[in-house]
Amino acid sequence: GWAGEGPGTGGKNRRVCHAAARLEMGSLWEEFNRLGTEMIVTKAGRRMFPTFQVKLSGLDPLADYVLLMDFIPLDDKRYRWGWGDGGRGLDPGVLSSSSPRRYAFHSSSWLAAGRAEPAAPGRVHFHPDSPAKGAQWMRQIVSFDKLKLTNNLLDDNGHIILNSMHRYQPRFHVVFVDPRRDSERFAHQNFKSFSFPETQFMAVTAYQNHRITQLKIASNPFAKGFRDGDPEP
Amino acid sequence: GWAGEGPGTGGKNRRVCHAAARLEMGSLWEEFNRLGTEMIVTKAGRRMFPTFQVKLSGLDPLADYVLLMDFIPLDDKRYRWGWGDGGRGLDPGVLSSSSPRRYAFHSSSWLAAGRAEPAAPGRVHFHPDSPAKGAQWMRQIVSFDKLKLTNNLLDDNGHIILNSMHRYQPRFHVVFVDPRRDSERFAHQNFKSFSFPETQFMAVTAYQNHRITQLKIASNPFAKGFRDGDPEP
DNA sequence: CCCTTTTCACCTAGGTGGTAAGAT
DNA sequence: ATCTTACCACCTAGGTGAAAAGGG
Repeated sequence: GWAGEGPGTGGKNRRVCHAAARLEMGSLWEEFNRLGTEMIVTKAGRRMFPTFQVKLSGLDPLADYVLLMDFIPLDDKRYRWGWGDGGRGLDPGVLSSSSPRRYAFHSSSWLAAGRAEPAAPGRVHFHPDSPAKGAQWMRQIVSFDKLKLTNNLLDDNGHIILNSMHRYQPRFHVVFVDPRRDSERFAHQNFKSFSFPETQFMAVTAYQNHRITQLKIASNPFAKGFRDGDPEP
Repeated sequence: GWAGEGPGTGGKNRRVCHAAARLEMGSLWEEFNRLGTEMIVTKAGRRMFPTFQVKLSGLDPLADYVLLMDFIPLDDKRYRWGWGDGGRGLDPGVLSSSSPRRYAFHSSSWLAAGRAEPAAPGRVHFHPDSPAKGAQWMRQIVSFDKLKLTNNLLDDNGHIILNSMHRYQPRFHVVFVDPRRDSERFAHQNFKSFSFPETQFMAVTAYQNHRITQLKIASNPFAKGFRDGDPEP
């Protein structure tokens, strides 16, 4: 899908107001999202799969930009995976805002289980090529494959800290590097944010939905060792 | 060793005139140089070993710099490896400008064998983190481990093109990114070059001096598979 | 004969989910 | 019971020199 822009586009600097971002691997993201995407978090840090990748356009080729990501809680709940008492629990269809399809034949599903833990330190991840010219960013797909997720509140590797069993929405930000002296005063005008609902996920320390596990194994090259059936090139 | 600066430091921009570069792994470079360093060139491109790495100082922390390398022919000769007629040939001691030690007990040595081939296209290799602030470059060792050498005159991968059986001197350049409009007119003032004699080498398609081969195997982690004796941690 | 190219086994380096043990 | 951790086999990806084959 194309750019879901943040609210309040008014008053933006002309260097960012035309910026657009297309999510790459959209169909794969949607396939995961239909099942209820889960992302592993570990103490050492784990990459996301699918990797968050965007194709940019509308930047000033000669201007400098910083690209970064952050993750915001989707609600104030803690979840658990299990059997509901007579179907009272939320099912993956409910968690997927882009598809109302139900999976009633699943025996298990995600259930709200109390209020969220205190929010983890709100870190951001700068794309390591930042800063760079607009031309450079638009030349090819921008991939956040160095981004890692951790559940270690004391992490000192600069990874994104999330609470397991909580839901998150990745956000992507394009920041124009303003050369003006008092650029701080224009900071609110110099960035543009993008949010793709199909990339929301549940942070977990181990996969709960076996369909998610199977889709990860089927689509992540690094998990090829767990495929059993004949491959389809 | 410390920075061997290029000639003509006069009239340099103040953003580069105090720049200094210390070659890392100096003792390893010298060990190779004493034997007559050889670097493999292949069609696909081969990394250098040792890797060219420097520690920078004296940059303006807030100014932008581009770091790059090029390779200049050390003479106008073509060489071959073999037996001289009564010791007329050059030996590794002659090739090593930093050490006059002779290796008369070697049965083979490098011999001049005619004039150099037409010079290959004079490419440069930009450090992939360029441009970046002085503070960023000085924070840690700058490593040119993405640089690859090729003997393919038609190479279109952006690798450094060299003639096999010719001698080269790597050069390292620090370029201040001048924000002035007519910065081209100051280009000659905005860079500073460094040349470390112990990094000179002979380009080859296959190692000639067996002592070089053994030193590569002993010191390059990727060649560990060819070590035979018990390791010494 | 000398040099170059290709292929290969053997490494480094690091990303997978499975599994069993550990923690609460 | 439920969630977390540590370790593992098995991958991807790519950097080594050896050896054999190829070319002038």
